Amino acid sequence: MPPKTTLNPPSRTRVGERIDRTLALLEQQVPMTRRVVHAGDTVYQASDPLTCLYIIHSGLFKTVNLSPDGREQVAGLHFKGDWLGFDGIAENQFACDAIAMDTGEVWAVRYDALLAACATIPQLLAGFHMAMSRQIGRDRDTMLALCTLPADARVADFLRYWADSMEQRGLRTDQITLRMTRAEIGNYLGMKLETVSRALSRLERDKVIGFTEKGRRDVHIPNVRALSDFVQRSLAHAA
Amino acid sequence: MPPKTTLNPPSRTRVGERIDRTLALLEQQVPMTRRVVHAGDTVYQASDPLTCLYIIHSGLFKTVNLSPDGREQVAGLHFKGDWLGFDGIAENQFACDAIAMDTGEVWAVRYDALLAACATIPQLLAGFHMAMSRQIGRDRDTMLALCTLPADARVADFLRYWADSMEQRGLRTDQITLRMTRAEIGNYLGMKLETVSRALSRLERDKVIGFTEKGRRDVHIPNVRALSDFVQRSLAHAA
DNA sequence: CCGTCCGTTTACAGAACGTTACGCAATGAC
DNA sequence: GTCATTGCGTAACGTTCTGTAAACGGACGG
Repeated sequence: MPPKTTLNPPSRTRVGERIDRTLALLEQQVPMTRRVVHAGDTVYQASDPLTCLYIIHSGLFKTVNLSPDGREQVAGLHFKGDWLGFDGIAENQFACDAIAMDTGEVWAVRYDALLAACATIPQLLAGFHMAMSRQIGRDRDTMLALCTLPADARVADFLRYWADSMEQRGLRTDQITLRMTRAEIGNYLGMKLETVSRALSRLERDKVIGFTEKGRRDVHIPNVRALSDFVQRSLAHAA
Repeated sequence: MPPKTTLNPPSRTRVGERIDRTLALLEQQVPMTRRVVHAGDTVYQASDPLTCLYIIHSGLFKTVNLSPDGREQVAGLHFKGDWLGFDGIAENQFACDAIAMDTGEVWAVRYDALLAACATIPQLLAGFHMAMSRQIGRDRDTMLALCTLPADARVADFLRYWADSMEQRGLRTDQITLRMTRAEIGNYLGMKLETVSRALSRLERDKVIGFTEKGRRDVHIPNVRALSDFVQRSLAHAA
C-alpha cells in the first residue's frame, strides 16, 4: 500500500474564515434564537422532535449516542462553527444527546427556516452540505483510529485532533483544558479510564505532552507534530 | 441509566417503499448515467474530484477509508438505495474508495444537477438530507459497537445489521452470502481474521447461525432476534 | 483545622485478543 | 493429473488491555 500523497490539511486561516463567513451569513439571512449554555446543559435529547438545528457560536459540546439496551458512548466532540443535530434529520427526531461541556452559545435555527433560506441562497445550502459531509468524514476518521490504533496512540491522536481543532479556530494550542474526565475520554476512545491514565502518563514521560501546575486536566502540548510522530512510532513498532 | 423506550425500528415495507420512491423520483426528474459494475470494480477513488454522487440501484458496495500513513479500513457497507460519495462533498474530492463487492448497478448523478433538481423539488432535497443523516446515524452506531461490544458480540451485531438491511429491502434473510473474506470482516470490525473465525465458530456452536453446504461464506440465520439476544447475553455476562 | 468525596494514579493479577504457525479444502494454471 | 494460490480453521504462546484494589491529591463543607 503506497502511502498516498498527503493532502494539505485545511489551514487555520481558511477554516477560521469559513466558519466566520458561515456564522455571519446565518446571522444576516436566517431567523434564529441565541442560547447561552453552561457545562452540563442539554442542547437536545434523543427522541426529542427535531424542529431546530444548532450551530455552535462558542464553547465545547459533546454528542452522546445511546443504544436501546443502555450502552452509551461519547460519539463526537464539537467546537465553534460545527452544527449539532444532523443525526435527527433522518427520522425527524434526534438520535443522541447534545450536551455542553463548558460555557458557550449556540444559535438555534429552525430547520424549515434554514431550508427556506437555502432555497434563495445557494451558498448557504452548499455550506450546509459541506458541514454534513465533514461530519461524516470525521466520524470515519474516528472509526479508523478506533480500529487501527493501539490505546496509547489513540489517546495521542485524540489530543492531536483536539489541538488541530483549536488551531484551526485560531485558539491557543499550547495549553489545552480537557473538559472531560478520564472516564469520558475512555468512553470516547473505547477504553477504560485506567488505560487512559496510563497512556497520558506515558506520553508525559516521553515528553510529548506535559501537565500544567493547574492540575492534571490542563495539558501542555509544546509541539502538535510530536503527537503525530508518536502515533507513527506506535505503528512502526507494531509492524 | 434507564433503558430508553426503544423506538420502533423502520419496518421492511416502509424502508423498501421509501427507497423505491426515491429511485423513481430520481429516474424521472434528474439526468443520470447508469453503470453496471462487477465485484472489485471501483466506483470512485479517494482524491478523485467530485462531480457525481452515486445511488445504488442494486448490488453491494463498501467504502474504504485510508489515512496518509497507510492505514486502511472498511468504513461502511452499502446496499440498494444508499448513496455513495457524501464523504467528498466537503472538500470537493472523495475521501475514500468506493468498491463494488458484487455485480450491481449504480446511477451516477451530477452533484450540480442534483442540486438544481432539488431547488424545484423540495421532496428530493428532503430525501437527500435524510440519506446523509442516516449515514451519520449508522456510522455512530458502528462506533458504539466498536467501543462497547466484545469481539463475539461485534460479529453477531454485524450479522444482525446485514440481515436487517436485507430484510428492510425485502430480500431473504435466512441465507446470506457474505461477500467478504474473514480478513475484510475483521478489518471492518476492528479485529483480526482469526478472531472473526473463532467468533463465527462459537456462534455456530451456539446455534445462533449455521453454514450452508455451499461453503463457510454462506451464513444461514434462522432467527435474526437470536443474534440480538446473543449480543445482550454478552453484555450481561460481562456485567 | 479535619474528614469526605471525587477524580486520578499506580501496581498487580487475569482475561481478551493478537501472533505465529501449521493443516486443510477449493480453485485455477499448466 | 501436479502445483501454486487463496481462504479458512485451530492451537500454543505473547502482548495488550482490563479489573481490582489501594493510595494520593485537590475541592468542599463542617
